[in-house]
Amino acid sequence: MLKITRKVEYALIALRHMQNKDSQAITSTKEIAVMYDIPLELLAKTLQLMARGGIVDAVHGPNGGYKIKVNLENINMIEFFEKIEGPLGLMDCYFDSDCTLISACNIRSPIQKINDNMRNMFENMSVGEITQ
Amino acid sequence: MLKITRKVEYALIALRHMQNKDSQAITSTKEIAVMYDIPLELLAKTLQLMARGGIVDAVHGPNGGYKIKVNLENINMIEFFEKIEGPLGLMDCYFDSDCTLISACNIRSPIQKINDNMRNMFENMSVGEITQ
DNA sequence: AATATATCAGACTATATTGGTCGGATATTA
DNA sequence: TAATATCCGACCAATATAGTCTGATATATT
Ligand code: FES
Ligand code: FES
Repeated sequence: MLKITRKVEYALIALRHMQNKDSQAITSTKEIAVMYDIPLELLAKTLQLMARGGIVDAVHGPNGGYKIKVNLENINMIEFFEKIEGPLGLMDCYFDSDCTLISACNIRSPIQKINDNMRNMFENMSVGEITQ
Repeated sequence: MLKITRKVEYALIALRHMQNKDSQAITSTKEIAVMYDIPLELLAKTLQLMARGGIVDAVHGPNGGYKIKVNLENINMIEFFEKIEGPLGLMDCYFDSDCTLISACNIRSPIQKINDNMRNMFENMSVGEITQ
């Protein structure tokens, strides 16, 4: 529990890699996959998610690839996580409320407290701060 | 990702329930399972983990059950999580280091930063603070 | 125009983790 | 001795994550 996924990890690896190059340099999926020994297809999907989320720009065709689009200091970890993994919460009860416990549950608001603290922490943490 | 498990949730429900009773009152697994509609066997295992971890005291035999043993203000969420779920970390790389990426990995220390922040947050949060 | 190479997209399978069940042992009260 | 509770581990089921495959679209080079 409280684990990060491989997809998020691969995304961070890719960003950190690109950050160490000229800001206009283009990096292909294969370059990263080979260098860090990551499954190419999975990394590809991750980069596509970041492209869709506006974090990187995609360049099609031969010699294509990706480059960082935004200032990574201006994007916080919650935004980042959610672009890649969707809604973030300690429990599912906060998204779909078909939780069978919900009627009797005595810890819904207590867990909300933990959740708020966690979100708060990640909101005050920028991607750039991590990858630099 | 970054989810809490049912076991942890059931543990919190149980503690919160017991906290609202006389400190010497004994609460059986069944009482909690019925009231909150939780699978009895699973809740039982959770309470056993807490007993083993010294959070609650077990009373065997008929009319037996559990009661809270320690001051919940004096136990932080990391201790609590780890008693129930074992070692806590964003990735497995920090426990067993047979991670295939480890040689080339460029984000081991960055992720360590996130990890430290998260641990720090949970260390400064007591169980009592949550359940009260 | 044809070809090669890259992103894009979704369906699919494999694996790992979590959630829940079952059977039986041990302790204790009545 | 019978009833009821914790204890313990093996087991199965459900879900989530990780990874694969197939094919489409875009673009640079020949
Ligand atoms: S667990 Fe779903 S509401 Fe408390
Ligand atoms: S992922 Fe295991 S070390 Fe970076």
